[in-house]
Parts: sequence; structure tokens; C-alpha cells
Amino acid sequence: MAIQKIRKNSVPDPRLRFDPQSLGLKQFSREFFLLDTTHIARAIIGAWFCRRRDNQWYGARIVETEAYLGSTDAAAHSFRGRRTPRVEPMYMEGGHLYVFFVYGMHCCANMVTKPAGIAEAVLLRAAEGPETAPVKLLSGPGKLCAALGINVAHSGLDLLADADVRLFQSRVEDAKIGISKRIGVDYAGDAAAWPLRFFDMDSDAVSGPLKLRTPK
DNA sequence: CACATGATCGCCT
DNA sequence: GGCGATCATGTGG
Repeated sequence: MAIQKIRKNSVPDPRLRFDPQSLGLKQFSREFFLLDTTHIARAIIGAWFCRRRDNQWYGARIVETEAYLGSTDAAAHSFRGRRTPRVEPMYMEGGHLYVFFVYGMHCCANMVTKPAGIAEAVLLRAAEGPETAPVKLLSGPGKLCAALGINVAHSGLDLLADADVRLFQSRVEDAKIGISKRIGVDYAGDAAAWPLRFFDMDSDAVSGPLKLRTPK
């Protein structure tokens, strides 16, 4: 049925066809992914998250992210150094992908950051497809994965070694980036209020309640 | 728009 | 056994 399709889907929505190479976009370097996690979360707003399947490229422009700060962040899966098979990719060197399954039906994708051994990451919360795609198609972490066909089988992939999943540079003016607390982590005590969510204030694809969409 | 709820299941205690 | 780094739908203002 439809729901099962969403969970196991690895096929990108055809409306996301997009060739990053033809536009001359450049990939982020390994060094970039080793920088400060919060900086990276802000810096990849506007970047193109791309994937190749059957020799066809697909992609979407990131408009919303959240930073997860590892062992000291109660909202992070790696809080207090928790190290289980699921979370293991978070401990890899920056530039790897960490994908997890939640609520029995959705996947969420993260860019792992910092040197190996430090389990921090940036959650991709929303993106905009090319003109041909509906504005809300990737509005939310689960929808973003569903539309691009990203699932747990992609967890642990190296964006700088695996030719089929990549992140390309493209920036949004700092003045147009909004900041707020993170969504869906109210159980995390003090960490729930940390200002670690970043979004493109001009985008209609940003997810979450309207009241978190204004502040800066 | 805000808020509530059900769906659905792998992960961790 | 309980509970999510969610989403779609339904209700009421």
C-alpha cells in the first residue's frame, strides 16, 4: 500500500530531476564537514542535496536545518555518548550520512559533522525542489527523505566517496536566515530551548509552526 | 491558524 | 513495554 511504499521507497520523485554538474555547482570539501556543527547547519541553507539513480540526477535546495550537538545535547541520539548500531554513523568522520527511522513510518537524514569520534550532526528538515515540484513536497524531514528516496539503507554513506549522494555549495544571504529552537524535542530539558534551528526566511517550504518562522 | 489524535514499528531499557 | 529529531486529517476559533 501507499504507506509501505513511503517507508521503503528509494526512488526519487521524478519532479526532482536536477543536474548539479550542468550548473557548475561545487561539492563541499571534507574539511568543511569537520567545522563547528552549528556553523555548518547555517552554512548549508541554500545548498543542493543531490542523488543519482539509474544514471539520472535528482536534487533539492535545503531551506531548513537543525544542529545536534552530541554527548552534551539531550536531544541528540548520541547524548551521553550513547553508541548503538543505529547511531554508529554519527561517530564517523564529518561528511557521512546518518539516516534513522522514526514513528514507525518516516526516515530523517543528517549530515554528520566534526572529526571521527565526535558524534554531532545536522538534520535536514526541509528543502525546495526544482520549479517542476510542488513547494511543499519536501517540507519536513520525513517528506524530504520520502521525496528523494532516502532511507536507512543510505545511513553511513560517505558523501565525499559515494558518487551517488552529494552536497553542492550554494548560499543564502546571512540576513535572510532565521533562527529558532528545534522542533519536536520538548522532552530534552534545557536543550529544548537552544537556538539550533536555521531556515531560509524567504522560503515557503520551511516546516513547523508559523510562530517559529519569524524570529531571527 | 492552533491544537489533538491516530498510524505504526524499531530501538532501547 | 514505552516512546519517538513525523505527518495527515479533523475539529474549533
